[in-house]
This record gives sequence, structure tokens and C-alpha cells, in this order.
Amino acid sequence: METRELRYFVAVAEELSFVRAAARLGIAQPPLSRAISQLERRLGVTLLERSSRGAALTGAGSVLLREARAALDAVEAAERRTKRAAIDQAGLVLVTKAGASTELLAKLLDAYDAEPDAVPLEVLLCGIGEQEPMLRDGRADVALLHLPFDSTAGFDIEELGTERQVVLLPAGHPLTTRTHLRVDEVHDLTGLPLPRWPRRDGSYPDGPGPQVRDNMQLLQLVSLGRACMIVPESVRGHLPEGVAAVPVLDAAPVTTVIAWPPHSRSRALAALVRTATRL
Amino acid sequence: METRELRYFVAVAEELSFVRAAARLGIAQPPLSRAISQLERRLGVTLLERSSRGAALTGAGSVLLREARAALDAVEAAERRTKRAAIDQAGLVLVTKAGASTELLAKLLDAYDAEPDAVPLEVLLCGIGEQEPMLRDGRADVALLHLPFDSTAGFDIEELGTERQVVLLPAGHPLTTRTHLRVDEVHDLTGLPLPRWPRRDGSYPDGPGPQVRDNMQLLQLVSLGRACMIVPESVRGHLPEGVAAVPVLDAAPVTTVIAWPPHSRSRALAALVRTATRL
DNA sequence: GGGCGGCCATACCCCACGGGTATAGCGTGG
DNA sequence: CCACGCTATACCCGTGGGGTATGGCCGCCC
Repeated sequence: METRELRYFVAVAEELSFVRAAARLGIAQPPLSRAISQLERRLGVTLLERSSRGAALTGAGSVLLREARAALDAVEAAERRTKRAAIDQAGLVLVTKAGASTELLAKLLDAYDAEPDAVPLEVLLCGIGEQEPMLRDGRADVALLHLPFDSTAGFDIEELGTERQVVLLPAGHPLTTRTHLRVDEVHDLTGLPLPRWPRRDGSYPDGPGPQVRDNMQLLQLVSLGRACMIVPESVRGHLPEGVAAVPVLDAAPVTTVIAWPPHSRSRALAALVRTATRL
Repeated sequence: METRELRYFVAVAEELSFVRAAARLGIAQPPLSRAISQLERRLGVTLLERSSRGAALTGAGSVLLREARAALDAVEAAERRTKRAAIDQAGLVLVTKAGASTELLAKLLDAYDAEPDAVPLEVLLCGIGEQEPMLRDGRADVALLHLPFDSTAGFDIEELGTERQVVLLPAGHPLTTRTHLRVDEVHDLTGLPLPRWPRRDGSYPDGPGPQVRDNMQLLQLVSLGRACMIVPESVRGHLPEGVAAVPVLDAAPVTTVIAWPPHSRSRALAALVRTATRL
């Protein structure tokens, strides 16, 4: 199988339409139909059920969609990492969620700068759930992830620390006088729904609660009395006016891990991980 | 980058010769030279230093070799898993080292057969270090690995158990009267060297000790008084005549894990893992 | 030191295949 | 029942991947 075939199939499988997929790929529809037919014939497998109103994935097609995405990520990573390896002063790219583990990140950057074989370290702050694909397709070399929110599937990891969670409430809310809360008490807060975060495709789940895209929005909504949110304890250091935090004793503790693609052989990465685990 | 280009590059990088690589690929040498040149030009990176006596990898070339192997494994896995998904009665393929964890494996097979959503389970016994590539390129769905010998890099795992290690000695050897030994005592056994196992490419490391390829050879050599070997405790149940086992207290304990490729969505696999962890 | 052999690059040719246009077949909905 | 939208088929063209022949370069051996 050639990567071109995989790209074509992924386009069709995602669009569920040969016409739209062809447009997205910048080619005409007939060659695309032919390419997919050839792929099916070579594999000896039916990947799509065609109808006069589009296409639907078969079971094998769903498998190939998942596997093809992974394979294309690997190819893309190969290209990116090779290009970067050719640059003399190539540093490391560290990616983490904006606003998370700021304390830890600052300490890590400081400590790493003091290391003997440190290289330039580029810090990339991204949104929810974007770190994993970046690590997988080579846009980043290393990430700070937060269990149980992020998946570490397929990466090497080291745990850096665990913290309890707190609920962010508007200052002056009755519950801010409490020394601690339970999860079910937080869910029962009428008038203070949990916000809705975007899914990977950018759409929002249904339900009550305001739609938020980043931590600034979240903090503002909390201070306005429109939402509450359970977050790791470490954000307490950077709370704006109008937002209070109360520990939630039975919320799942959050573990911060440093993650990198398996089989890495970079000295610089090893030094960074070593530094992180010694913090 | 197309997989054809990656296959070509891997061949050249492994052979360090355009002529031999072309022969291996079944094409003529000039098209291969051209393909690699095109790849380098498109990447804007020099991958190989040519000389009149062959080729040598640059730094970027080594990176691409590693990454290309991973990417090709992913593509191959995509193809294999898609084909298997199209077969109705596709079962699971479990791979483990021949002669290891026999006890555990037997229990697992029994227990899994009793599961409600069990599927046909094919057991593949392979040699040292072959499980990881098989899992990575889709020849197997799940593996029993043994830490710290096998690498679990890039896989999802669950621990199944830990056991101490014993040293296998010829029956009648003076040390067989001891109730336990230390690692340094085993290494000092003159006349009973540790055997040499093949590396991934099939060659053997230098040093004393007989060359062995599998457990049968090993046991025979031990019973002949030509070698000793530190192995997990569970092999004690299947020792032939002429081989004795003595616990080695400070040898690293061996952890058996069940491992599978990340992002699996198979019910059957989930059931197998669940069964294994409940043993 | 010169001829020789092995290796990679260049030059040139050919055809297979990827891509384009035109159009047919077909199911659906107004 | 027709019109629309989707996929499949037919046919053409050009690129580029593969082949052979050959040249240049370097180390080796006589």
C-alpha cells in the first residue's frame, strides 16, 4: 500500500463521499473512485458500501481508517524528524496544555537550562487533546500530559507528580466557606453548571453549561457566576480576582506525566526527562 | 513521502550499497539511485554520503532509517489488520516466547475459553525479541512479554504477575546444595559461562559461553555441564532430568505483562486482557 | 604505477499508471 | 416523471518509474 492510497482512503472515509473527498484532495472524482477500487481489489476486501447517495464504511473499512491514520502519522513524523535532524541547532519541542502545570513547567525550564547537554527548548502551548497528535506526527518531541484526561497510549512516560483537584467557584458563593467538598455536591450546584469543552472535531456536546475553548474564558465565566469547574490544585497560584477554589476530596487525583514517542534516541530528550523526574 | 521511497531508502540504509539494495529490491541500480536522490531533494536533506566503495548514513539518514522502519511497520499493520477484519471468523493471535510463562499461558487459555465473547485464539510461539515486531506490524494482536527483558515501548500493557529468578545448574553441581545464591556468585562460576543469545540481526555477541537459539538447546547445554542460566522461577515446573534450579535472591524479578497495540477497539481483545488480569 | 574491477551517477528510452474530461447508470426526492 | 446528485465506466494524455548502456571515480592488486 502506498501512502497516496491511504491518504485517498482516509479522505473518502472521513467525507463518506467520493465527490467531496476528491474536492478536498484536489483531484477529480473518477481517478479517486478508481484508486479506491484498486485498493480494494489489491487487499481483496470491501472497504466501502457505495450507494447513489454516498458511501458507508464496512467493518474492515473502519479498521483501515484507524490504522491508516496511525500509519500516515508515522510517515509524517518520519519526514518531520528527518528534516529536523538535518538542522544543526535543532532543539526540542515541548507541548503542553495552555494554563496547565505552569508551576512545574517553569521549574522544568529553569532546571533544564542548567543541564550540561541542554539544547534550545521550544515550548508549544496548545488546546485540549491536541498534544497527542502533535507528539505522534512529529510536530513535538515531548509533552506534559495529565492523567486521567489525556491518553498516554503508545508513548513512553515518566510520572512527575500527583495533585488533588479543587473546584473553582465565584468569590462569595456560599460554598466557598467550606473547607472541602464532594464531587456530587459540585454536580448538584444549580445555576453553576460545568462548562462544555469542544470535542476533537470542534463541535460541542449537548447539555447545559456554557461553551468554553480555553482557560481564560473559563475563569471569566466562573467569576461571572455562570459556571464552576473542577481543576487540578496547581492552578490556585494564578487565580484572578473573583474566583475562589475549594478542594474536592473525592475527585480523581491528577497525575502530570512527561511523555515522548517510544524508541527515541536523542540525548537532549533523555536529559530533559531526567531533569523532569528529578524536580 | 511514499512507502515505496521509504522501502527503497531502508534497503539502501541497511545494505549500505546501492547495488546490493537494488538486487534485494529486484530493480536495477540506476532507478534506485535516482529515487534516493529525489527523496533527498524533496526533503532538502542529505541522507547518505556516497563514495566509490558504497554509502554511509548521515545523522539525518539514521533518523530516517529508524522512523521509516516504524512507518513501514505501521503501514504493514494497517494492511494485515484490514485483511483480518474482513474475515468473519478472525480470531486473535497471541504471541509469546517459546517456553516462557507456560503455566500462566495454560491458565489464560482455559479461562478465556470460558468467556462469553471469546473468539478463536491462535497461539504463536516465537524466539527471543521477535514478539515486538510481530505486534508492531500486525502479525499478532497481543503478546505476553517479560520485563525487564522485553521492551514495552509503544504498547499498552497490563501487569500479570511477578516472579523471582532461579539459576539453572547441572544436577550434581556443588552449588545445587545451596538454598539460594547471589548474582555475582553465578557470574563467577568458572567453567559454567552464561550462554550467548543471538541479536536481532542473527549475529552473536563476542565472549565466552556457547551460542544458543532456544530453550531446548539451553537446557541440554546446562544438563551437559556446559552452561548455566538465570531464568524466571516458573520454568522449574518443566525441568528435564539433569538440570537443577537454585533461587538467585538479588536477580531482578521478572514481570510478565500482557501487551497490545495502543488504540485497539476489539471486544475480543478487551475480553482477553480482562481475563488475564483476573487470573 | 597502471590496469582492473566495483560502485555510483548520467543519459536515454519506453510504457504503465495516475490524472483529466465526458458520459452513462442509478437511486431519491420534489 | 423528471431532475438532480452520486458513483462507475470509457477514453485520452503526460508524467515518472523502471530498464539498458555507459561514463567517472576510487581503491586494490599485480
